[in-house]
Amino acid sequence: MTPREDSRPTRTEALTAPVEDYLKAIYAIGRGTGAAATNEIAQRLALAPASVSGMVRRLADQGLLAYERYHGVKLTESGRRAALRTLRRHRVIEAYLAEALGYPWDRVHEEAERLEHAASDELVDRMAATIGEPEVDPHGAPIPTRDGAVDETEYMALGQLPVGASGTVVRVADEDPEMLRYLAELLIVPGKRIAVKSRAPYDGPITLSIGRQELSIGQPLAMSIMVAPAADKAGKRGPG
Amino acid sequence: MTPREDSRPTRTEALTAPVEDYLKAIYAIGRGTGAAATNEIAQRLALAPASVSGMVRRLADQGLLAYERYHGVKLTESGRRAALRTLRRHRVIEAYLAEALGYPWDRVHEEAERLEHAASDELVDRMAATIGEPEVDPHGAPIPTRDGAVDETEYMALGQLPVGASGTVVRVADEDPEMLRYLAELLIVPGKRIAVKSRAPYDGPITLSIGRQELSIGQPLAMSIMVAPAADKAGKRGPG
DNA sequence: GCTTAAAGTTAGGATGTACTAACTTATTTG
DNA sequence: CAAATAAGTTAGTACATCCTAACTTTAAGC
Repeated sequence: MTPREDSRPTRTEALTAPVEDYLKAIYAIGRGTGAAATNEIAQRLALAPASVSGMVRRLADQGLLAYERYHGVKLTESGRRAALRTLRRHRVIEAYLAEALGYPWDRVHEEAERLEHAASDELVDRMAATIGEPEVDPHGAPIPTRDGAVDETEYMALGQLPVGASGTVVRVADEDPEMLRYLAELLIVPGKRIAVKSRAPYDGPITLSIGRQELSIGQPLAMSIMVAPAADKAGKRGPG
Repeated sequence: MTPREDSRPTRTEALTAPVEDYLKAIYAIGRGTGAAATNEIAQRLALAPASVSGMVRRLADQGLLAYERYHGVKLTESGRRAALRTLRRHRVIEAYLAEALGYPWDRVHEEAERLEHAASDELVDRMAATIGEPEVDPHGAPIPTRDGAVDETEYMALGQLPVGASGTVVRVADEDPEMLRYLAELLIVPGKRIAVKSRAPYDGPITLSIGRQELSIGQPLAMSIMVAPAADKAGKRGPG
């Protein structure tokens, strides 16, 4: 082992790609505050739980997370900062690929998954500046600032919106290219106003209105679409 | 040169970053044809020779290079292709960083060293297209095409140019940021016309004229500057 | 509160890449 | 051509990350 005798707050000595992936996963599971279970981490990273046990101990030794055997894991302040640094890289890169290089939104995620571990902070900052300091990535996920501040508002899934309610799409799940292509086809993208017209029972299809169109989607897909519910009730609809 | 004999992907399982670095180094040493010695590879990659022996055997097993114990190493066709793929990535990325993101030319190399292992071919192609399919990187190094064709012309070092001769700077060494900043200050950049006015003996300073200016530089620096000699009065090069 | 299922851990091993130390082969030179 | 030197290799080790199999702890249901 190479214990860190130095008590200084970890002089950012470039984490490895797997470590950054663990931290991102733990952050995503606990959204900054909660704890993450070994099995959840394993599932999210497609690893065996035993591998997670081992890695989690090493990360705890490095001060990146608090760990008690059999009781899951929680990011320390330093781990949280590292996670947000990676998240910022990922999302700025996604936004840049889409904006500056014409990448289709269903493929930015995969490319960013690799680049986020290789790009320097300077590169990421230049990318962000070049496209006008975006606040969200192409799927609507908020981009942490350089100082590690990030909007952690929890939105409601479209699948949870009651019949008659309406809202604005703020974010969609970013990992499944096929799904993203389908959503784009339906014009379900961040910023769009959506109203729930009806729901079939037993998690059946949900009928929506978007602009002047009506369409219906399944419950699983509806759970991948996050919306900001409108304050008023249904009935109002603006142009577009 | 190097006609594509086979355009099928032959999708080799994505090489690791160290493997790509070995192939690049071996290519650079042998410039495609020659053989590379274990110690040279080790020095270039800042590794112990023993580590190179081990890796080189594995690369030979993978068919990336031809290896005979105690007699150095040579890229196979497949290894050469892989090396040029990495080189293309590296140089396109350098050109893109400089052109599209305003990176200063002394820092593109380091950033590209990491990104070259993470960027997909598609990303690299998009970058190249966006900046107009450049043929050289910011230091003048030729960019291999998608099919693995590359200009392998060997130029002469400015330090070898006889007094009275002149030429055009085609390329400078790309690894040392401080040196690059100094060269930029002196306006010694690709495309510039330079004439050798005089040389002090014992590898002493070389006096040059660039445009209307005269200046002198040391022999080591002059060896890092590659020039295309002008066809005029140039005599024959000396021995060596 | 006991039994069992779920969750989590340890043990032991594989792979890729690096190291140092000790040895072998190749090359140079007197 | 033999001794000295340079170059290269093997042996043994380390470390990060992953795995499977077997074990332990916690949580859940009666």
